[in-house]
Amino acid sequence: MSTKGEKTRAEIIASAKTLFYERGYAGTSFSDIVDAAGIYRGNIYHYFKTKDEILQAVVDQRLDEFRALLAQWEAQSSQPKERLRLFVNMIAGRKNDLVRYGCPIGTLNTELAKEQRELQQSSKALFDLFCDWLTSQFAALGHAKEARSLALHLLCRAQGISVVSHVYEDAKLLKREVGKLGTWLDEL
Amino acid sequence: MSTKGEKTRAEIIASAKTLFYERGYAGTSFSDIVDAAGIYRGNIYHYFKTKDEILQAVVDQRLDEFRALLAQWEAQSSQPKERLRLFVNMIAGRKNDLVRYGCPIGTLNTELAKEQRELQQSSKALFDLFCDWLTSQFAALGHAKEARSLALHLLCRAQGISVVSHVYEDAKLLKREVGKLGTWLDEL
DNA sequence: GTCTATATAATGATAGAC
DNA sequence: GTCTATCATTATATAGAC
Repeated sequence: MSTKGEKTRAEIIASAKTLFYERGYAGTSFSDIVDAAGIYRGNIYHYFKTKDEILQAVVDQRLDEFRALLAQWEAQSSQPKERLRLFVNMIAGRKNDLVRYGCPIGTLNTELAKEQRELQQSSKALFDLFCDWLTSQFAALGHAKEARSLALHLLCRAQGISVVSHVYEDAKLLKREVGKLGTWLDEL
Repeated sequence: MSTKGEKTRAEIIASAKTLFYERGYAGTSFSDIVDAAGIYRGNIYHYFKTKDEILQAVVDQRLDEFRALLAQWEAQSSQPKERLRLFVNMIAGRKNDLVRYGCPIGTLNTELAKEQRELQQSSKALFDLFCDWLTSQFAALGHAKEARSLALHLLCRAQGISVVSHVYEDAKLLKREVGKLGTWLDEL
């Protein structure tokens, strides 16, 4: 667990994270990862026994990043509606990546849910993270009873925007739909 | 182009269609297809030179099926709002497959849009088919100016429902969200 | 912890006898 | 149009020298 080893490990995870997002999990090979990480072929097995283990490490890192983001939103405002707006605004803020590669959470889960339900279990945690947080915000807004239902509705809307604007590579469509989502939030 | 050859070809397409849907395009190999079709390994190349050609044939067949479905809806009602309701009802009607494998159009496009934009061009036609038809219905409903925007909004909503209920394998969520979509249509 | 060589299985794809 | 054998390539994965 020297400094050098930790750095190599971090580079593998960083490369895999990007590649899984840009090419998909099945579309990314060990060769792709070691090439991107700038390490030697067999070396990757010193850190990860299987491709699944790499995925787990990538998911864990994304979980950490998103937890930090949620903490930042909570620090930014104590108003639940304001916080929900930060979630909606994030979609527009990330429009370039969303339009090019889709939602990193949605596309990963969509791929893994097809025929690898065991593998998908870990990536589903990314959905749960946002779902739980959104549920808390809707509850704080006074919709305790239907908080989870509203959170899932918002996730559906966000995912739908990501899918269609990704398919059509259409940032204008994304912004228009995010606007409608903001209106829905206002009128709640 | 004998009867037997046509039958073999049809079996390849049918097997590939199911496998691409259930396992994804990258997740399906030639071996999988020939095994499912019950033909011999090399034989598939008599009908299709590449995997891409098989995908094209699968997409063409889906296009034919969906065109027939749209024609059926048009025959079923002359009221645009009734027709739009048939679209929304289709989601609930196909909930078992949607919850297990996602939307056959959305998941295919999501996968191919990642790093194979050329390949995705053909599968995008499936989206266009529905988008154009929905646009016509919204126009006939008196929303000529924003017909396309409404059609894309409906597609976003439908895709979002498919993604999230697929990820959570949750048919109840799907039905609840389809209900909300029906309300949106009513209040239009 | 790094690097080279290699094993083994699966991939997409072909050639040619029948 | 059917079937067998096989190719070249790539994949995941390992062993072992350094």
